[in-house]
Formats: sequence, C-alpha cells, structure tokens
Amino acid sequence: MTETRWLNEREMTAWLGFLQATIKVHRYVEHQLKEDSDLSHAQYEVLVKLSAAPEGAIRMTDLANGLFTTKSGLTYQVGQLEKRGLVRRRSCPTDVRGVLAELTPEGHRALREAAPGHVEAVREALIDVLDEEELAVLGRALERVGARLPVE
Amino acid sequence: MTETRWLNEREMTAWLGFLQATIKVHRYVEHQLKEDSDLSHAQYEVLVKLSAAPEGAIRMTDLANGLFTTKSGLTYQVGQLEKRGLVRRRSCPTDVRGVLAELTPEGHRALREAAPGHVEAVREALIDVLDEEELAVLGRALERVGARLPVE
DNA sequence: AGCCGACGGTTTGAATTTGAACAACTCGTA
DNA sequence: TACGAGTTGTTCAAATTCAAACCGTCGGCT
Repeated sequence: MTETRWLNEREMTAWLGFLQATIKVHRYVEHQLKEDSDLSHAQYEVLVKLSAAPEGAIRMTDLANGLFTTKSGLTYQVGQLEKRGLVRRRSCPTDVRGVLAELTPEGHRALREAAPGHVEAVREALIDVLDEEELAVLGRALERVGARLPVE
Repeated sequence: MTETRWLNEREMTAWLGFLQATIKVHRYVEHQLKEDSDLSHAQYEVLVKLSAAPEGAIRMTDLANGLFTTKSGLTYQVGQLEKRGLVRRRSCPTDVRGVLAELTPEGHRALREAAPGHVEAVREALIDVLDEEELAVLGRALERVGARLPVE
C-alpha cells in the first residue's frame, strides 16, 4: 500500500465544484422537466434516443447502453412511458428475445413540446454560464472522462 | 415565446459530455465506497463534513445545506449512520428544536479507513484524467455554475 | 404576556433505483 | 444435431430519494 496522494487545493476545488455543479444541474433540469412537461429527465432522454433512432426503434439493451442506465431501470421507465402512451414495445423480428421500443405519435408530440423548455433549462443551468473557452475545454475533458469509465 | 435557441455542436458536446461524465463518475465513486467501505457516497460526505466541523458537531440544517441534499434525505442518512454507531445525535443547547450531529470514535475510524480508497477513486475517475489547464478551467467554471443555482 | 409567521427536523407514502435471480433464447463449436 | 456459455429483458425485494404534511419551537411585534 503506497502513500495516499491527497488532493491539493486546485484538485479539491475541481472535485467539489464538480460535485456541487452536477448535483445542482441535475436537480434543476429534473425539476424543470417535471414541472413543465411532467417527465423525468430519464424519461425525456428515452424519448430523445427513440426519436433519433435511424429506424425509429431501438433494442432495450442498446437503449440502456446509450443512456448509461441499468437494464432494470430502463424496463421500469419504458414501462411508465408505455402506460402513458408515449412509447410502444414490439418484439424484435431478428431475435425472439429482443424487444424494440419506439415512439407513438403522442410520444413524438410530447418530446416536441418538452424540448424547448428543456433546452432553455440546460442553457440557464450550464451552457450559457460558460464562455467559449470553458465550453470547449469542458466538452473535451468530460468526454474523455466519460469514455474511460465502464458503462456499468 | 421567442424562438428556441437550440444547442450548436460545441454546446451539445459539452452537455452530453457533462451528462455522461457525471453519471459515470458518480456511479464509479459510489461503487468503490460501497464495495470497500460499505458506505454510500452520501454517507461518506456526511462523515467528512462532521469531521471538518470546527466544534466537531453541526446542526442538521447546516449539514443539509453544506451537502446540497434535502432535509428528509439527510434525516434518513444520519439515521442509517446512527444505527451503525458512526454518528451520534444530541440536542442543540441554544435551540430546543435544533439537533446536532457528531462523529463517534467509530465514525472517525470509519472515515480514516475509507478516505484513501475514496481519494484514489476520485483521482482514477476524474482528477488524474485532467491536465493542469483542464483542472483549473473546470474548477473555476463549475464552481460558478454551482453557485448560480439555488440549493433546492 | 400573547400572537403569528417562519424555522427545524421528522414522518409519511409514493416513486424510483439497484443488483441479483430468473427464464427464454442465441450462437459458436464440437 | 446437441451442448453450454453468454445474452436478453423482466421480475423481485430492498434501499434510497423526494416532496408534502406535520408538530413543536422561536422570535419579532403589538
């Protein structure tokens, strides 16, 4: 066991800033979506992915990976969305085990209506607070951070 | 209602990077603590704050604010820590309503033992992945982001 | 002293998250 | 063709989170 490399002041600032910012930004975005569109952020992201799917439908597993969520968590959220008629499930033609999720017309509408407010919240909470340089550095750095860590 | 200012590519990269990085880093740190010290990250942060308290004890509300958590969430977590004998509650001498939380000797020990592994995980997941410039920019920028948003 | 709005912390119930267990199925290989 | 390891999505119970309701107390004001 080697000596612990404690965080110096600059590192501590970055870590605490990261913690505080992430918690607050997530909470802010979550609230805005729930308030204005009655969607959780997780649900919103599901709608986005489905809407962006090349064939209009995605396998559950691919969806879970793309959203950095667990399989069981996704099953739950898609279940909620299906209850509300925003998403439909159908079986995968090439793999009997597979399940494809796709947006219903109501799902498309819900996303279209929720998107502007959500983007505004993202700007308000994060994007518009940063200048050009910060935006670039943050994008580059955090992308690298995320890519290094396992999905689950 | 003015026209929606959608995110351009650079902004979208920053936002997606932020989402992915935050989710994964939080999960990574959470797992490491649970695995190696049987503590949730929330519980670890409580121990840290208590350990850093000038008088060795803090009011629940101050603790909640310092940790960007909700009052009820804190009540639950402190309850868990108390069950395990890491934290003690006593009433505030100057305010009957108030409750002070403080570390027990076991709490001090648990923190001392958990800290090195936690710091290592934080480095592994975030700090050591960034260079000097990124560290500085990230610290400055995210601190500003966090400060702008309401606690709750 | 007495009132009243605000505060401090807990309780409550519902919603969500998690990992593990599970059953059904796929696919490469013997 | 038959095997077995790995995959797919769901289910389950337990843990956690959240907001709202709640109760007792504080403190300024009359």
